[in-house]
Amino acid sequence: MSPRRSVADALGTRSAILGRSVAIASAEGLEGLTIGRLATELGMSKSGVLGHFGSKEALQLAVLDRAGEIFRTEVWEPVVAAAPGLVRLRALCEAWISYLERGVFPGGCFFVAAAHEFDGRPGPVRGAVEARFDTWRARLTKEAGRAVAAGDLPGSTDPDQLVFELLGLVMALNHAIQLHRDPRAATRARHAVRARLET
Amino acid sequence: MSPRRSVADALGTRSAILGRSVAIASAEGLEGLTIGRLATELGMSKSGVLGHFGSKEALQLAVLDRAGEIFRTEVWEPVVAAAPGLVRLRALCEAWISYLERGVFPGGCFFVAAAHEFDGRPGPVRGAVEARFDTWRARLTKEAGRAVAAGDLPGSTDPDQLVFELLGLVMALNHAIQLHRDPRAATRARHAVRARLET
DNA sequence: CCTACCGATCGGTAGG
DNA sequence: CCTACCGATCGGTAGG
Repeated sequence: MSPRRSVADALGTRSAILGRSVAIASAEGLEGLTIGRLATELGMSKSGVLGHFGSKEALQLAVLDRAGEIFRTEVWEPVVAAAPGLVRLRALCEAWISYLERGVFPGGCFFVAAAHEFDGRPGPVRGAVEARFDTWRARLTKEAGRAVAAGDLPGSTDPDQLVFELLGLVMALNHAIQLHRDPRAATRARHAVRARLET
Repeated sequence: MSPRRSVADALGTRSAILGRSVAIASAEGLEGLTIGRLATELGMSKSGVLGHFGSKEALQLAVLDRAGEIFRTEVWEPVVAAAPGLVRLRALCEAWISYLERGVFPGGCFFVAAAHEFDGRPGPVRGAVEARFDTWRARLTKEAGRAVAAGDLPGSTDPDQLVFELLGLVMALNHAIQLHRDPRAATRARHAVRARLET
């Protein structure tokens, strides 16, 4: 029972801070996430919270990383076993829709929300959000390209165009769930994805 | 030169406040719009600003109304002359895309941004945003239904499904412009709309 | 429309 | 990890 906290304790505290932060930021945004509120909800002092990150911006970047791990676990990992190309592209879309339908983040897609919050504010947070979208789009585009090369999608298909349209469908789904609480939206999204990806 | 401000003066001041408010809120959100900043930029006192609306929430609702007038002028009015049905639906989509391409609001679509900012915060502002989307979708759905009835779209077309997909394309465009500054996005959106609305 | 003010909260720091 | 504190800013009010 040393009065000093161990490295493991410190990592546990840091992880607990990030867990609460993701929940708060999902519902109220990365700016609505305040040090004081975090400290109160975690039973800590403000300086105790801030000491793990150094600044609010560094906390926001760490929260984006944590949210990215969750996205990877929920949407990417379940799909790596699927065959590259059209099969995997369809599986990715289904995992993506399911992630929104199940409400993995209570405020909807964490990154779509962050993109809207920060697209007009230059800085590291905006850059990190944009980089995550670039990475995600590149993964989808790669699978679309493989599907075209394999003859599973028409040879005239532009992978970038296709991914643009798929992203739109998912954004429409996110919007319908979060603003309108429309229970038919997931069915609509699946229907549209199926139509767009049929051979 | 009466020391008392006339009703016309007061309305002019109110209009000036709303003009600045729309510009600020478009870039930084309806919460980023603060009374103090507004007062500084307009060379007024905070209480002078607040006196026109009574509360920040009432100001936010008035700003949504003003933004709605701009949307109507830019997207709806240019199109009322078009023939009802498929012709008008296509014209609406083109006006909608053009509104984003021209950057009518510097922060992209005012209502998509407001939807993301308020979808997790119950209250009158959230309600006003949702009502605006309901109205806009109803207009699009009506034209889609007319197009189906006239035989200009396949009889199997579900107008609600179609409008869901069109909204997604516009949201993907908004996202590509605001986050990625992608100059090809408007072309992609037009291409997808054309493909979806061809007979 | 103004000045002057309220309590609350913000991110962050000093010092331990 | 804490207490105690900083200057700035928030929405809003009193009183004129």
